[in-house]
Amino acid sequence: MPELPEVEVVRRGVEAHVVGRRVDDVEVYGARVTRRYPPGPMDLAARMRGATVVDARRRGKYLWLVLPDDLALVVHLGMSGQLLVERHDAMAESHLRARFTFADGDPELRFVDQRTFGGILLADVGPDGIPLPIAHIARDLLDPDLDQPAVVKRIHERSSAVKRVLLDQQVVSGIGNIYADEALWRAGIHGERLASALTKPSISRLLDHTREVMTAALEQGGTSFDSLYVNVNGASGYFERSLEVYGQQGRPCSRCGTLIRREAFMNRSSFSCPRCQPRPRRLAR
DNA sequence: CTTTTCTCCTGTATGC
DNA sequence: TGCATACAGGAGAAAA
Repeated sequence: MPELPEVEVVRRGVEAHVVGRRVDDVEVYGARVTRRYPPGPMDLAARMRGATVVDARRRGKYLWLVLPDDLALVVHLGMSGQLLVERHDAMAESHLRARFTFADGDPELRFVDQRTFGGILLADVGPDGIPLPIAHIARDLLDPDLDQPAVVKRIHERSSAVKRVLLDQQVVSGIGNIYADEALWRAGIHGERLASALTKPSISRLLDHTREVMTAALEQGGTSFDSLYVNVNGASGYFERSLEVYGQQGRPCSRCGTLIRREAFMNRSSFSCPRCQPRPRRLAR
């Protein structure tokens, strides 16, 4: 599942293969992929024709292509979205949702999404450089302008499970289920501990661990695109072998040997070490 | 206002 | 073998 490191790998691929090129046409397949863009696919295509891609940017799990006139094509990969750079005559994927062709010919850019939890939309960019529809998304842990003490304070003020807060993109963005579990294991904190019951230094260390695990994943995922394929399989690809807890139930913890457990949380799964990350006595949900 | 639950989607794995 | 069910989970709407 694409979280910050995977989306950053995609952004770099788009930056390398698409920035500086002029859009020739856009074809959208099905209505769902543009559901967050009420004017619809015809309008989106019309506004993009002839526009030169100026930049490829990212915040959290969102990425966007900067277009002239303070316009941006915002892309979210959702659960299963991919941006692929391919020859025009390459066979259409069964879940091809949008195709962007360029005035200089091959390659083209495709948005492919099996479950269509992801989507694309056009939006104006605000004075801060962020597309208006995602202005509510908080800075992520790789953002040099992130005010970490302020984030620590916000987390400390929340009366909810700390993992739930980590996953809240309006507090700090880019963290999904995989890296939340990995970071909590590194920090030795059970995700159901009450955020407000943690000390501020321990919350700050947890954020440091999160940043470190994402950086490590990015370094491994960053090697996997070199041709025309913009990889979004970081979670199931190179970094998978480095996962300490996510999906590792029944295997020994690399620190203490206790078997990793799997628990239900927020209608999902959480993975942790029973010894390194003891459950709190009073549950925070 | 804050916090939690529900919903969207489809390929894959599992159970009877 | 076949059918039903569970599961993966990001994000926003809706509910509490």
